[in-house]
Amino acid sequence: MNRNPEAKSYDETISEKGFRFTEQRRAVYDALMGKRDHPTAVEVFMRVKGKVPTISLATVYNCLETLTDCGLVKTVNHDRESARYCPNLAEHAHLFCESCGGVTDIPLRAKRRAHDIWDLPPDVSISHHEISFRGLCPKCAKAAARQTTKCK
Amino acid sequence: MNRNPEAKSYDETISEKGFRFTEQRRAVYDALMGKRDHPTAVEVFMRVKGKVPTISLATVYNCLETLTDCGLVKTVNHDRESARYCPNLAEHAHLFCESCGGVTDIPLRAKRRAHDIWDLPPDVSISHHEISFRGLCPKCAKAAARQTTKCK
DNA sequence: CTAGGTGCAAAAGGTTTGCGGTTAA
DNA sequence: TTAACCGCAAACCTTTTGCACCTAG
Repeated sequence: MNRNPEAKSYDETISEKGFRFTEQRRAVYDALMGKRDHPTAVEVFMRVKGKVPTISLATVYNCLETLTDCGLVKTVNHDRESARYCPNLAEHAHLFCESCGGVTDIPLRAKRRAHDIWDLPPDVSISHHEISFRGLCPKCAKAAARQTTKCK
Repeated sequence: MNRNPEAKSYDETISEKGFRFTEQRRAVYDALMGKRDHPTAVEVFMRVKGKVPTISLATVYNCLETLTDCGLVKTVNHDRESARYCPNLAEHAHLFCESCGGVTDIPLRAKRRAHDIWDLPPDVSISHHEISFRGLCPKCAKAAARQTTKCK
């Protein structure tokens, strides 16, 4: 009964699922864990190339898919933009900043269950819900506040 | 002060925004309003071809974009699938059915505001939130219930 | 040894764009 | 009359795939 999903390590998970340990796979995972800013596949590719110069974009995509299948990584889609990848396995939502375009994790300590929050039709069966926010990330919100203060 | 967003008609909106009335635009809009099942651009294309046989897919895309810019239609994205289009302007979420793949509108009569529902960090500014559900649509939920009953 | 993984290049799939001709206003 | 719009085809961008070679187990 492991309550913390991140407690299960990369090594454990990869072994358990019968995948191999490769330099590329590990480098892709490390790139995500190192800077948790929801990079696209191309951004991961650029970061990993520093460590594994021979890696190809296709391999980055393959590794990301494997990691996602393992449950070590989650895919974040926003509108029709490139997919982004997120190693945060705790329950959370994403805030898409309207100012800087960045993606911020919002821990979702829901105070209530879905059916308490909304009047859901009785004849649907909800297995899971996803929330995403638009607005200003902490940095941009602060900048905006400063701006407003100055103008007044 | 118009409380019901759908009260503002196609004609009104198109005029107001300075767009032209074209057969294609109207047919695309009618196709969405006629069967509100969140079709993809290609599905809209196929439906509209019955009425306007000369229409092209590019025009369907252009019309959908115009209608979206007008605020007459909303784009619904799910994972990396084709975009779907929805003329329901009332506040609602989407239920993506894990059984039939269909998309159902879920009226969202929220009982509370975002900050009451979740413990949001104090330093973010939320302008709007989107909720999507996975589960079984009414039809499939009913079928599943029947199945379960039978087995027991 | 061998199934799984990698790198490359080509294909796929969805959407957008450029352009010459057409049409609503 | 003319700017907006249409239809077509080509371009675009992200992601997937086929295949020959490589390597972890």
